[in-house]
Amino acid sequence: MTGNETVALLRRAKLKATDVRLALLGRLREEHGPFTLEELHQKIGRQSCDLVTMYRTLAVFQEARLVRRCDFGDGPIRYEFFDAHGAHHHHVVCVRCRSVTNLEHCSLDAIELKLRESGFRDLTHSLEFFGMCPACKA
Amino acid sequence: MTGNETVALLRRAKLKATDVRLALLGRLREEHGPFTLEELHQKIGRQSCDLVTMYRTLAVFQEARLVRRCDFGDGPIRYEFFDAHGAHHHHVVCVRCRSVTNLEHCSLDAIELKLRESGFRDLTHSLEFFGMCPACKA
DNA sequence: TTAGCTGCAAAGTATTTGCAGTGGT
DNA sequence: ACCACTGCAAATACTTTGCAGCTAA
Repeated sequence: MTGNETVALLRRAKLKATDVRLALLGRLREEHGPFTLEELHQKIGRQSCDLVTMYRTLAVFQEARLVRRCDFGDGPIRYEFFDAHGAHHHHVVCVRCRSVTNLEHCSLDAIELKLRESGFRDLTHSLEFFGMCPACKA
Repeated sequence: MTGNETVALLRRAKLKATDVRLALLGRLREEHGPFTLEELHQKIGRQSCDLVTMYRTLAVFQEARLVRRCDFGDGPIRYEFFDAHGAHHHHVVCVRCRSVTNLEHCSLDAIELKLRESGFRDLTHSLEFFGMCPACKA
């Protein structure tokens, strides 16, 4: 059952399985995103929790590596569910309609390996493509 | 003369060569950055222009492709001079001391080419690496 | 029971907008 | 002289902090 799996994910991260967290993480697991905090707040029902709780919860989720943070540089930060066992991917963002296309196969590990050899540690990276999507260009 | 070259850059972009713009673009050409808007404001002298003018000027510069925008996701946007004839590069940002290491040879053109074949146009990308630099790890 | 979670109010930081006046070309 | 540019004031957008009360484990 999806609900129980969501509870398990939270437990594993040593987080309490509250209504807010179950609703939020459940929604993120169902719909891929990435979504802004505002969009997520709407999706789980504005009355179901305070905006401040959203900020705090998403910060905690990110810390626990349950979500990944995406910054498209257009204002609000976006979040998407982070599957620990899946390969991560990057996005192509249409600058006109803001549609997001996922881009599988990230091959930047080679660069990170080189940086590691130079003494850098705990490396992560952020890569986003911006442009006009086929529909908008037409 | 560097000053005249800066004027020429502005003229070529069909922008008026005002004191503010000469000071700002001149500074960006001298020191690589990237710098936050606040840092740039300090560098050219706080009294030499209003913060609002900084925002507007940098937006115009970006539009004219005189500067490149860098978003490290830590609050303020940063800017660096964009040399139209030079290859662009990416950054490695230390999450502790915020030092920035430049990373030459960007090899993402291949990905952009594939996207172009899928109908995307006017592609740009943003790639930043985050981690602990050798000095901070010690 | 208690440490973690939440709501509400308030503050903080980054950025944008409106409008009137100034200055390059 | 004209239109781009600038300053000042105010507004907006996003996010964080403080504190008191609540709740899952």
